[in-house]
Amino acid sequence: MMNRFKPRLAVWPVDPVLRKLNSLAKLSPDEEALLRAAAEHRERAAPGEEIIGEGQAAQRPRLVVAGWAARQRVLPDGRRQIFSFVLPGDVLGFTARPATASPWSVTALTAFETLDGQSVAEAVAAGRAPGLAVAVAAFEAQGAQLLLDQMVRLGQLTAYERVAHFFLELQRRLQVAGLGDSQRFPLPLTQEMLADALGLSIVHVNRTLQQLRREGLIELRSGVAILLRPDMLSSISDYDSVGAMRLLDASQGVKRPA
Amino acid sequence: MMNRFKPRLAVWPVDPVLRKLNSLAKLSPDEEALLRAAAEHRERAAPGEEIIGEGQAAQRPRLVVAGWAARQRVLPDGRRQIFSFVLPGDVLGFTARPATASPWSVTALTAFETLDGQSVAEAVAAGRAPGLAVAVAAFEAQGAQLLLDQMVRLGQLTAYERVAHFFLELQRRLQVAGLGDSQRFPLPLTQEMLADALGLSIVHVNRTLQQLRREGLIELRSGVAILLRPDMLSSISDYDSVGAMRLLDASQGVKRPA
DNA sequence: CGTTGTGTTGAGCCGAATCAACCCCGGTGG
DNA sequence: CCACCGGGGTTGATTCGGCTCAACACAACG
Repeated sequence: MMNRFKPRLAVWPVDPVLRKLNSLAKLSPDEEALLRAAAEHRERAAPGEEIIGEGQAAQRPRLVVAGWAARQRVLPDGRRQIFSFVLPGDVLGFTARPATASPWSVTALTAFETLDGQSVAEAVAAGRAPGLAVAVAAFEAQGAQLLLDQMVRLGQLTAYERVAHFFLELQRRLQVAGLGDSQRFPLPLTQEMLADALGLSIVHVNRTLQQLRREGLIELRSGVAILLRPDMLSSISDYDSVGAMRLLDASQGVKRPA
Repeated sequence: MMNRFKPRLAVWPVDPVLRKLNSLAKLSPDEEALLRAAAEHRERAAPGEEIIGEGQAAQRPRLVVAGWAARQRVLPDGRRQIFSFVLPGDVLGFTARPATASPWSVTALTAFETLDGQSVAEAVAAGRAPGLAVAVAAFEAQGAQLLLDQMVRLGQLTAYERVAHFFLELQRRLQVAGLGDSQRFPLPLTQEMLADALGLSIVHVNRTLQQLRREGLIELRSGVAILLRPDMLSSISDYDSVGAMRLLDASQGVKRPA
């Protein structure tokens, strides 16, 4: 509400990260400044570029400021499972152990942009940024929850329910990062990517989306998704009853009353 | 090799934990003694009993010494997804943050027995048990890998592949804990539990098992599974090519050369 | 003994995959 | 300017993996 109408200074690039982390724990002015300072070293990746390889040791920590990426695994015969999407506002490589091998590869799906998070990670490790430490820990916990939700989608939900559930999750995650509102959000995914995430064929994703549109529940136009009836989607997929929803809403709870 | 032939004193109850953790990092005699000392306070749970509730705060740390449990989530309409199985040798509740809510419930599937891990956890936290600290961390990493494998099973593998892949995983996990050998292992699961874990109907699990038996790949008798052709199962499910296999084998690698 | 839980089997159906076109659109280059 | 792509989306026809429903066998147990 406050600054959506005034993208004045071309907006700070760190904005999504700032919003996201602030929704997880109150950050001090110092901590916010620390994040803003990170805006120095940018790094870009092109669509299809592998940002972190599977089995590779932990990378330098990063703050995602623009673009989407996928955490995924590709089978020898070409099938691929996308475990989760990396969105603006997310952080990468902040979990301590530097020696551990990544259990998945992270691949850019669109033009992708990150900031160096080294200084931030050091401040957190040194105990100089307690708010950030809490936020990062909460972020990790939320990520774990989202993975379990994804598992429930794959194992128990029908195609129709899966898409509904997934769209609600995206809407909420993106809104927290300051992208999109309670109904509308950017969706730069092809149907193939959706298929690989939801464990469905491209054709069937297409037909399921059509059904949702036909029924007036969603609208898709040029990279933007609109949830016309979030309530319906929610009841279709039982979204509010289980899983990471609680965390995402708790996040908003922290943010809103301010 | 050393003590398998001499289950002399009715075997230490901590044995599975000892083996499992030792496979992840070399434990010092002190550390092993610490684990053995934990054998004091036992705790039992009956089948169906909920050991940790979803959303509940972290529990007292425990060492699992006997029985199976499931990490799961139940949907409002009764569908349930089992994320993973808790086996003897596993540890529960060792991850630091005491305030975090559990993202799943843990429910005993069989008679289930744990030891109090409080003293162990404290020693680890205080830095007095570096070997254990490494082992526990590795255990967590492996658990995360197993979750991703499960996700790939649900999202990409056929029923036939899922069962083959899953059986191989169980065989390896149990062997590390000293239960079963390279072909044979205890399998106290009903077909319903298998179905809920693998995202299949009971009937179809039944038929898939029959197919595997008919083809001479497995044998199931009174709570014991026998993998007659592990090699075939492996090629069916592409098991060795991806995922937690590497970790499980690495584990055995650490243990064997000793 | 009935009862209950687990496994097994058959029949039929349906959700989703596959195969195969075809359209549209934004390049790109002649 | 147009012809030619290639990627993404859409559609129909068909197949098939897996589900549902329903019955039955069997063992464990009170």
